[in-house]
Amino acid sequence: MRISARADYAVRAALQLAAAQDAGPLKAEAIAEGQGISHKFLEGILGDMRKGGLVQSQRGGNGGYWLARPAESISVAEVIRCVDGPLVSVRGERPPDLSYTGPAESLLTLWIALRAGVREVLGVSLAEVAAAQLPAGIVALADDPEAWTNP
Amino acid sequence: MRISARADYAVRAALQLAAAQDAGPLKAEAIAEGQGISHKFLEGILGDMRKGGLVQSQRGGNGGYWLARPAESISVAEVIRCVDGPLVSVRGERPPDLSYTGPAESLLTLWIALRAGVREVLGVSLAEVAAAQLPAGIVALADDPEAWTNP
DNA sequence: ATGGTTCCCTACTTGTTCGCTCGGATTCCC
DNA sequence: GGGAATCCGAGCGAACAAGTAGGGAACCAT
Repeated sequence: MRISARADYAVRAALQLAAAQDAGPLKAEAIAEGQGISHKFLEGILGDMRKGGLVQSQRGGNGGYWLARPAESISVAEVIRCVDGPLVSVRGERPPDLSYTGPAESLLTLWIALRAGVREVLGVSLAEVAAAQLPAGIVALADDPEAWTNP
Repeated sequence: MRISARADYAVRAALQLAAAQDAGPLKAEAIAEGQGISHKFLEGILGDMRKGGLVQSQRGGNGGYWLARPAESISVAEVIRCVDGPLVSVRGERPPDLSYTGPAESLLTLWIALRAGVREVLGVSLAEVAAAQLPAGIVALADDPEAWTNP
């Protein structure tokens, strides 16, 4: 259950774009510098986001990237899906495509619940994260001091 | 965010052991057949579980594997951690080791919340899954019909 | 129209992980 | 001792991850 570098970078770039969404386009170089990401690597990620319809771009002198939709309507989950495929998969397949037998029968339900939980958390919008105003449900999860400790 | 084959297989094997926990040791071959897993591959996984203290084993004629502790006290999360390392990591590091700046500042809180959510779901015990009696909170998550659809 | 700027695309590298197989050594009980 | 099981390590092909490199194509200002 790991978040890849691509996904992490993509979300951070999207947050930068969300913060600057009314200030004109942002250059890849500027985003890369602002977040400490390799510029060329980021370019590839932004390309995926463009193909996925999340951002738009313009070349030339004062070109750059901007969000295709308002930051309030784009979720973190969407960004991750765009660059990394399905949010959660088991053995490379999406949960509903699996089937278990014997004592493992309700394992499928557990994977589904896991995915639903993940979706709930990552359903927050870019605007909410960028403005540091996470919904109460998320804050409640992160408020438990135990959540910050490694087992 | 993918569950590896190792993790999936490990949990399924653990469930088989949970279901047979008072019926003496179970051979790797029997587990493999019961769940449709490659026998030799499973052996490696069971070896990890033994090193992690989750199962015990005995060689020879009527040897096999059994759970080291009652199935009620072993969580699915423990099994996964045992064979796959940390439950959720970002770019190979555990969330508390990260730091973000600018508009991405509260992304860390989001990752922490994500991990907390995952822990909550995967905190169920082997006994509960094997007996198909998941806690109400999990069932509630999986009850939403939308949780079963791919986006 | 020309130049500088920026995105766009393809290919390549390098290292690691995944999923799995094979062969043999060791230990156990009868 | 002998059969049956676990144990252990080596290896392997394919895929993936993270990043690098270089050039082509569009855009704008002058």
